[in-house]
Amino acid sequence: MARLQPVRGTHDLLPEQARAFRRVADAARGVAERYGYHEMATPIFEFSEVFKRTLGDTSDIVTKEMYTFADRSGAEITLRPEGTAGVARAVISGGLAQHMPLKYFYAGPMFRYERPQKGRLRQFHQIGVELLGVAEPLGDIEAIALGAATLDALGVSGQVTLELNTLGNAASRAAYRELLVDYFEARRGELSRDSLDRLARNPLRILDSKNPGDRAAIAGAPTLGDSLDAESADFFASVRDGLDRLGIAYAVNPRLVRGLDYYCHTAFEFTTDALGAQGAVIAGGRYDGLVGQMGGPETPGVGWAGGIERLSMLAGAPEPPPRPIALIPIGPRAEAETLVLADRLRRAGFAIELGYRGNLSRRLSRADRVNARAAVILGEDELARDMATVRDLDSGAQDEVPLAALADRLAGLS
RNA sequence: GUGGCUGUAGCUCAGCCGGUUAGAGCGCCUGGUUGUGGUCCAGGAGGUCGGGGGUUCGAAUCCCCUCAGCCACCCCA
Repeated sequence: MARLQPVRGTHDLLPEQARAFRRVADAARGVAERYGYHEMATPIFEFSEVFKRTLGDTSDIVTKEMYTFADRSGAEITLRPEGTAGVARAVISGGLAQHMPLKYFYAGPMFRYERPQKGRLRQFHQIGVELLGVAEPLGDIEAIALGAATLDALGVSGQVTLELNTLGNAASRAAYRELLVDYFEARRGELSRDSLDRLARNPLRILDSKNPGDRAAIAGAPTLGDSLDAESADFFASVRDGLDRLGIAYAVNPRLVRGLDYYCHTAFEFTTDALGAQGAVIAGGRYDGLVGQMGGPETPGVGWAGGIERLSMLAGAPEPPPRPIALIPIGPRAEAETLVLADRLRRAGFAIELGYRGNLSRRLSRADRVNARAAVILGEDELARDMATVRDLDSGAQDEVPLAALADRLAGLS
């Protein structure tokens, strides 16, 4: 046990948790398809360049969280830390941009070298959607509505609130960034070490700081809203209007920001306070500059990603698996018959458990443990008459049924 | 990456200021029932006390290192 442990921050998905994950992914996929988003998958590793270019050289993910290695050809490879970069790369390398708008759903593992915590792992799983080629606010509204509908489908809406903000267009952002840097430069002495670092790399992030000392300085900082030009303000108003029409509640949070240059206009997060410090369960925004920055055609985009672990923690226990029927032979001749009968019933759609070994008592006990709905007992006596004993494991009642009628009888069990 | 808490059987935990063969409940296995489960009764298996080193006559218990989990920061899903 000393050495045989999983790599830090990774977990085995045992059946119950696998089921919980599948429920989240299935629910999200189902909702996404009703919105016209179809599943696609990109490789879980890419050339490191793909992530460096999309995430930026200064982002935390690129500077300290990527799982990067050289493969046998010497190529620098990175396990994907998020999903959007791979999709954007696929759009470019596959020439998909000719078929705009593109609407994709994806689900799968992501990798980040972080310090593990509840709801934060080194291998974790995300669902996500990307809408490419739609520059209108309608795209933002649809993406957010899709997120809200996904949370509804999982029954967790009550535990989650939507926070919304705008970063404005490129001109507005650049103007604001300048104001902000001037403001904080004048107050360097009041800022925490972390925030001084952010001032150099990613000044908008300071607004997000939880450091109490920073808060005072932040309180007096210029707000992005004041720097928005008419186009940016109109865009945001349209998004909010759409959400209002859909009855999707939100709180505008002026401190909700994104660090990278290609993000613009809408930024949003569905957050919960039920998961400790890991509050975001779905987060996304508009990234009009991303595909262009990667070397593709200028392509507007909006999307979000949701954490499957986090969502499944909120959603609680998954549906139990379907209850099987236990087939229990008595004696070697019956054993051989049972093999064939099991195969026939399985092909007919029944979930069948075989006891594998032991006497009747032992096999019934095992049937009970796997939560079997009924046991079909095949003894020499019954077989001689082409009959089987069907025992209802809930009521304990049992009777003999002709083999020919067995499937119908089992289908009749609730 | 920084700081704090924790680590005893498959699971949940007890084991006081170091003292002889490390315990409980649940679970698991066997038998009571060579053709009847879930209840009950009896019995049993299972632990290098996360790992390594040190202090000591003696360490699950004290010290150091290390690994892992949890919490906060950071970051985000």
